[in-house]
Amino acid sequence: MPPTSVECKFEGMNDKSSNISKRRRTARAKDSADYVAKRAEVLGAAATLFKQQGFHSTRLVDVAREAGLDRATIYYYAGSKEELLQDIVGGVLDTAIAAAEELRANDALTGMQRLHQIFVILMTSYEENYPATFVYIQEQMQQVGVQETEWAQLIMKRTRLFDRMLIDFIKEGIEDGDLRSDIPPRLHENALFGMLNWTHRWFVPGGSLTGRQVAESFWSIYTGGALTDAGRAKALPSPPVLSAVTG
Amino acid sequence: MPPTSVECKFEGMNDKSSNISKRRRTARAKDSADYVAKRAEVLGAAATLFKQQGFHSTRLVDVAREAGLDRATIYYYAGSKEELLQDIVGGVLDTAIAAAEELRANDALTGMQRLHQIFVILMTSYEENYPATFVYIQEQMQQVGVQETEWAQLIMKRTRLFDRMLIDFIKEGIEDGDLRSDIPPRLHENALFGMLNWTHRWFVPGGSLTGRQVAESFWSIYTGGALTDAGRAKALPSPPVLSAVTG
DNA sequence: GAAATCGTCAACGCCGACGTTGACGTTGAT
DNA sequence: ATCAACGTCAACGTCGGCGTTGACGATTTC
Repeated sequence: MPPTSVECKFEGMNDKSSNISKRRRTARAKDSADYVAKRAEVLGAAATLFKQQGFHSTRLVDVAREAGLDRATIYYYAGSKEELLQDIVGGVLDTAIAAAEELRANDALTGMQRLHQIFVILMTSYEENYPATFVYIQEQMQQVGVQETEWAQLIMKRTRLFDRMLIDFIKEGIEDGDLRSDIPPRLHENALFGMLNWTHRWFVPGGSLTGRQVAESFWSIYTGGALTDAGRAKALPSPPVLSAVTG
Repeated sequence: MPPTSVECKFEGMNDKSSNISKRRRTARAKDSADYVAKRAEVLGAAATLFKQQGFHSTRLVDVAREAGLDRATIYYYAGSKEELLQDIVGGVLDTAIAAAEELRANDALTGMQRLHQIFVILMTSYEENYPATFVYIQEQMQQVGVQETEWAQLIMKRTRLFDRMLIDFIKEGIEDGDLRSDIPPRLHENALFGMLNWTHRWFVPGGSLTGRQVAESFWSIYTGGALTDAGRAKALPSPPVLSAVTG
């Protein structure tokens, strides 16, 4: 209420409706197919631009143009720029966590199988939910700046939870004797998921490679290495790099 | 000049000095040790915050507080927020390119050796120039948003140049029979340098690992894989993932 | 010891972006 | 035909951050 609205002129006399927030809420309440569809369009436009230009650099007027609307109309579908972001990346984490939890609960799987599964699932989900997930990765939710808000706190907490599950898979792999123990779990994680997350800088769905192909290629590099047999024969016996550090 | 300055009242009568730009320029001209030192402090403060919060989320008033100055004083050392960014990340790329060019010029080296060298050099340089280089990585210079400016264009061009050199090293490795040819050069690059660049999200100098240790660990994973001999024995003979794609 | 210069900062103007208002056609139900 | 709800948008108020001004001690210079 910019002009402070004088608190009310004659009590309840000024419920002339209007007020975009109310109209949005009522529209959202009876979620008609049209409304949800159009809302999804707006979210899609926002996601595309957030991905291209970053959240802070993106102006709502750009989102409006991308969606073929006036900027004011955006507010019929979303309450604020922040809400757009939250709705875009919301659920992304939850899906990932749910997948990891399912894998963890499956007793038939080894740590390596769980790790492989979650790796491929993540990459294909990046592809399917493009560009939403990449916005999540790009916008460093765990960092200061967006932070402060209760929502950001939750995201950070969930991120740490997911992180811990990945580390556990890796530790299993090490304990099973499958993964090298001369490399700390954190480094395993950051190597493997670094490759994966960096895809937000170059991967475009519909290109020459599918998400699954990328994931399997990376996995095969991570597990078996990028060298050929000939290349491996040439290489010196790699020295124990981390002799001084035992994770 | 916000009040358009009336173009000049009585021609040259109003050179009462003042004008922070002029004072900055003269100060910079005679670069005293004090001035450069203090300027470096300001740049350092800015770099720290840009790294923590991102360029757009960082307010100059925060930079001022971090440097123990008033916001206005910033302008005695830098002309704008953009200039801070440019001075922070400027040279980062040039250093990397110079290193790569030197390696390329050295005829005694194989593609693999060049790749290994540049990989380690980059990581140690990330560490030494912390947090400047990480700001460069974080701020997606090649993307729209910061773009438009001539400076951004140059950065993009130089980035592509560097990129091409890396790809060439990798192609050499493949042609020499050292690197697997069933994986396209782009994927080799994105896997290896994805691991590397992702360090901007977690690596902190002075922690339990040096940059060199991280680099060598990642290199050993990239080349030899993360599996133990036992783990490798267990694994099925990995199917040719990219049978349909020959780069 | 006067004058210029240095580093600093309170205060200001300005602009761009956000979120809101209030009203305008349009559509569908009665 | 009427009326309400719907989707839309021109226009506005507000706020926050950037860049500038002009002046004030402190330090150097002559």
